[in-house]
Amino acid sequence: MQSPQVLSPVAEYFKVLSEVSRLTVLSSLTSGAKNVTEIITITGLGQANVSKHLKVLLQAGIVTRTPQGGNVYYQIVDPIAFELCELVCDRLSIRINEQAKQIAALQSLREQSSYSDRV
Amino acid sequence: MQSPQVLSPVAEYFKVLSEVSRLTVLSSLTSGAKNVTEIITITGLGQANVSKHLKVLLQAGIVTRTPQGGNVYYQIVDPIAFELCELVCDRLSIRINEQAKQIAALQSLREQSSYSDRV
DNA sequence: CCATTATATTACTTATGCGCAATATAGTGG
DNA sequence: CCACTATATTGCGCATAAGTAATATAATGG
Repeated sequence: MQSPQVLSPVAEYFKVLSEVSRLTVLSSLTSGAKNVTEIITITGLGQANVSKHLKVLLQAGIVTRTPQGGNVYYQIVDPIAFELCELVCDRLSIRINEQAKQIAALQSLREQSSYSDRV
Repeated sequence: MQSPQVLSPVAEYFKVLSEVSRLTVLSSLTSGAKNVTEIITITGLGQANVSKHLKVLLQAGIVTRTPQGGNVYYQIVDPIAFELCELVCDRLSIRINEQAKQIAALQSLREQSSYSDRV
């Protein structure tokens, strides 16, 4: 078994990616570097909120911070974050499809039985 | 940008993996199926606590639950969870190595300057 | 059926973190 | 230097979740 010393930073990294707003901020950066005002506009989140999330992403080493004049540009630097999201997305969509199939199968069963009930 | 509707389940999945105790429970299952008592012994966590974490992992579709007599066995069923952990582990170890190099570089610089100070 | 062991659930305390409002700080143009 | 815009920080209320003790439920052996 892995020791908590090893698992703790892993858990921390996942925690960074476990908030919808933070993923939204991250998602707004997929098309390239943006300054804070742009991020606020795109995401519709509050200014202080966005600033906080960017700080967390920065400290996790997922984005870089580049002041340019009065603006500050943020950019995704850690591609693993997106690989992770895509992996999870794929897995979740597969699971949702399987659940949909199962529901469909159940419903066809129910229709069959009600049909036999009628006959 | 991805909509919150898409990002929400992704964030939820990451949240499941964002707790050290839960990762510890998961890690105790890498060597194969275990019952709750075994998991408690291996991890050293409290009984109610382990039970809760297993429920979360079960609902996330990461483990399966198999009652056998009076015992209940849990087993990892979603390999993606470990791929994710390994990805993060790799990335984190790389980053830690880089930081170690930077610190070493800084220290050698400092030693150089103090050397030149002395001369 | 009862005692015992295994597992799950509940109630509670506590800690963590989000979101917001207010405030502080930095940079720019006039 | 001042007003203005952009960004960061702080303090607070609120929700969520972890851990624990106590209790409930399930299965087994006697």
